[in-house]
Amino acid sequence: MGLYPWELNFIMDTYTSYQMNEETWEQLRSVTQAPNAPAQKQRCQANARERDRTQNVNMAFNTLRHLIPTEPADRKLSKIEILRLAGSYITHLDNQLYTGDMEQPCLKKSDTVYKTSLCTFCWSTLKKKK
DNA sequence: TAGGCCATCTGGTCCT
DNA sequence: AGGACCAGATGGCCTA
Repeated sequence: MGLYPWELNFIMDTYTSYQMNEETWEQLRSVTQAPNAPAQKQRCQANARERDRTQNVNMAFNTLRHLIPTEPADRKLSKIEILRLAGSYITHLDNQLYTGDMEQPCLKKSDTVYKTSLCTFCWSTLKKKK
């Protein structure tokens, strides 16, 4: 296994927080030369782009997360929970907009269709009022 | 300790 | 050709 300078730079960019000492860097530099350079360079660049893209997705998730009211407000939500709750919250707001009554709890259809139940967000609002 | 969640790497596909 | 997007694989961390 060998490392090229750009790979070394990449490692330095990514892992500077690990506080590697000079000796460790010298060991890394000593293995710097490997075959198939262009392909490896392209792969490293693609990996970096993918990391950026993933970070962008995470930023979007964070933005969306802050729009969803929870109790407590800073409750940790997984990505799938964020998506599901966001959908529920949109439905909740849509119901309130439709009825025009912000005080009136909205109802959601349950799985069985025949039954209706209190919407999650109305439920938490009612709990807070008690 | 198992299961859930996540970040990262990787290769494939599609688009410009 | 190069970049964006996506899904699968993998390994680490955390919690019940």
